[in-house]
Amino acid sequence: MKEKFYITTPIYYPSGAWHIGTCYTTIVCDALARFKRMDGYDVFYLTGTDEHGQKIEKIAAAAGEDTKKFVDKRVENLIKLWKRLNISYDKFIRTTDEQHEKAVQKIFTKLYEQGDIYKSEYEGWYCTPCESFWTKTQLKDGKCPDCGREVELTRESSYFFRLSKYRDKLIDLIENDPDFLQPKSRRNEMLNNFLKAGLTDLAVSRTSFKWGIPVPFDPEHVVYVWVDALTNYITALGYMSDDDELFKKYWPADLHMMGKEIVRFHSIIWPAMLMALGLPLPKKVYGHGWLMLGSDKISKSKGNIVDPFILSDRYGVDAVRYYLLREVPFGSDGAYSNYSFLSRINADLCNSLGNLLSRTTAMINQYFGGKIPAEREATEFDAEPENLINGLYGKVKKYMDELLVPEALNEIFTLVNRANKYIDETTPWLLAKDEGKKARLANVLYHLAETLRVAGVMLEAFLPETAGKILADLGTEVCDCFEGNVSYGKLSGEETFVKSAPLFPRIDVNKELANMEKIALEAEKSKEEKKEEKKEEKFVEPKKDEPVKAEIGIDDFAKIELKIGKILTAEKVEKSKKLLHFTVDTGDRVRSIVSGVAKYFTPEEMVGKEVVVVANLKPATLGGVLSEGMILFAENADGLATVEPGKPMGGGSTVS
RNA sequence: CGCGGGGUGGAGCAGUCUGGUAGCUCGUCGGGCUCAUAACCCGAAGGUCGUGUGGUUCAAAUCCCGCCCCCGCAACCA
Repeated sequence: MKEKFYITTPIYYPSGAWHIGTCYTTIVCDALARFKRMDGYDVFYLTGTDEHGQKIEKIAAAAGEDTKKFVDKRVENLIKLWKRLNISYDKFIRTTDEQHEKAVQKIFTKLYEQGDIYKSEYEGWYCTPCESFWTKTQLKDGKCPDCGREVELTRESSYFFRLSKYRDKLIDLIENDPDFLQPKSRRNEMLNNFLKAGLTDLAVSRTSFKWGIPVPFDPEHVVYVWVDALTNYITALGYMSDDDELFKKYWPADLHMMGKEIVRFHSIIWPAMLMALGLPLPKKVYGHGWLMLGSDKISKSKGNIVDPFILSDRYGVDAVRYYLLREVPFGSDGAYSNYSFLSRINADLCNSLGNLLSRTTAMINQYFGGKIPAEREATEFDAEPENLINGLYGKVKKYMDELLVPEALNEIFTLVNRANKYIDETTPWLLAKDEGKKARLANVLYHLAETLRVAGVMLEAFLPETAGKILADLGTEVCDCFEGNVSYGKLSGEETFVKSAPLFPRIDVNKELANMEKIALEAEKSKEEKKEEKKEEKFVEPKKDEPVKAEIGIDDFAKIELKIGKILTAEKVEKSKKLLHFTVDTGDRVRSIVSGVAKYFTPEEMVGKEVVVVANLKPATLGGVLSEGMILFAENADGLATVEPGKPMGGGSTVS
């Protein structure tokens, strides 16, 4: 009976375009899943999409599309991407799946009936883009503490999950089970920032939108993200359905993999829900680092390509997989750049691996017509490569078990590099010139072929396509397990070796960097053109990265007092990079106003301008300076511009 | 005193928890080789590990204290 291994990615929210960061977790999980399968485990690999919520509802409505059709389209695209990247998931769950929806309703009802969910009233500030409610004390300057955007005061009746009840058990779990939450830094974060500070009960239903699973016994309410999304890990296996065979077999999960920003939900809310349901807890929750792109603007101006489709079309799927698996230090953040991408591909995939295959198969063809003769004579250089081959599996396995993927790959390439050196030591081209040394030559080539074979088998989990090509060139094929395939001496000598096209063509890095910049610019342009077109067609096209604000009445607007203000003085706020301090004449008086625009304007160019000022904004202190109002600016991807009257109007003129 | 991360040869990083000859990849330079995708192999140069001529210690990149500087606070969020 095989041991089971259940691994999950988070389910992704289909509201935007998929980019290279979206692929990272999924590729890492894929490598782990494939590795475990070959290592003899019965693996179940789950990924999917989290499709409900107000944000989707609003974006779809603004785009004038049916909500379900809208998410269908995006999900289709994601599945295409996973196919392209050779993601070997066993199931793709969507929270709009009927089985999931039904199970969620049953779970909700069960928790309600046993008293873990109760009905009460909720008052809070809601941030639409973050889909988060905040209490008054959590707000930062009256805005969303996560994203800094405006929040709306909302009061609604809501169902609550008794999260507080599980606090002690959760602390116990995280403190005493070192495997549960990793890496360690996240454990401290959870304990200190959340658990020890105390937990409040969690609102788990909403009445403010409709795009969700209805609460079965109170259809005014829709199940909110926690119960809806987190439960995917069990509903995907058939929990609470007619057929729960998979659930019985695979739960609890062996590994929930995710980015560090959602560790909190998976290490606090999710286990608490499982405790309430009386289910076993996942064995490990792992929060990996992020792939950083630098600041958005910088990466654009450098022309960094982050579109996974473009990258894999141009350089091959395995180049993308390799780069992500190898370059991002697993526990912490990594930085993407076109340069590091191209260098990595060149150095490892072209020069070391591809070239070794190329020279090996070339020699076998040139010297022996494609087959290695059976008569082989050992050389004094054989021991080290053989030992490395035989030790490789153990080392790679150890790293993979610790989730150290870059280190695992590194071991494989150590073997490959050693083989390149072995060629220099044994000088096969000299052996070939001497009829009497053919047996030694055959032995050398056999060692090289064996190195490539074992490297190929070990690479299957990471670079499935490349591994297949390597093994095919060696006249053999991919295998589905490590056992019996990863020690020296498996090739029989009957194999026919093929000298085929380079695995990865070598890249002229400087030339290619220029090309990439061009591609990035064009992609950017065509995106903007598309936006333009849509604007004309639809009239209202929500800006992709802005929240779509709710409609307001004229009286709401009338609450805002806008005036023209003449800027009298402007200076930088000391100790702040972003803030400028203005004095502005708004007719009634001269105000002190602070704006975060130092990046875009010099103080000198602002003096004398007439600008639009929100005059009745509650005063605030920014950077230690009093700010009595707000100056309006127009903003797009290129930066900010002042909003000025068409002709001089004088400070104090009203705007309506 | 907002929160968080960081300052180690030209670049990117490891080493810091558990003090004890400063390591890896890329780049540069020199050499070798010609089977190979101008690839491969060998060698060299280059760092007083941000700073205080700070504290602890026989010994500090590593522990303690002060100061300086950089980066992110975010793309729909992996």
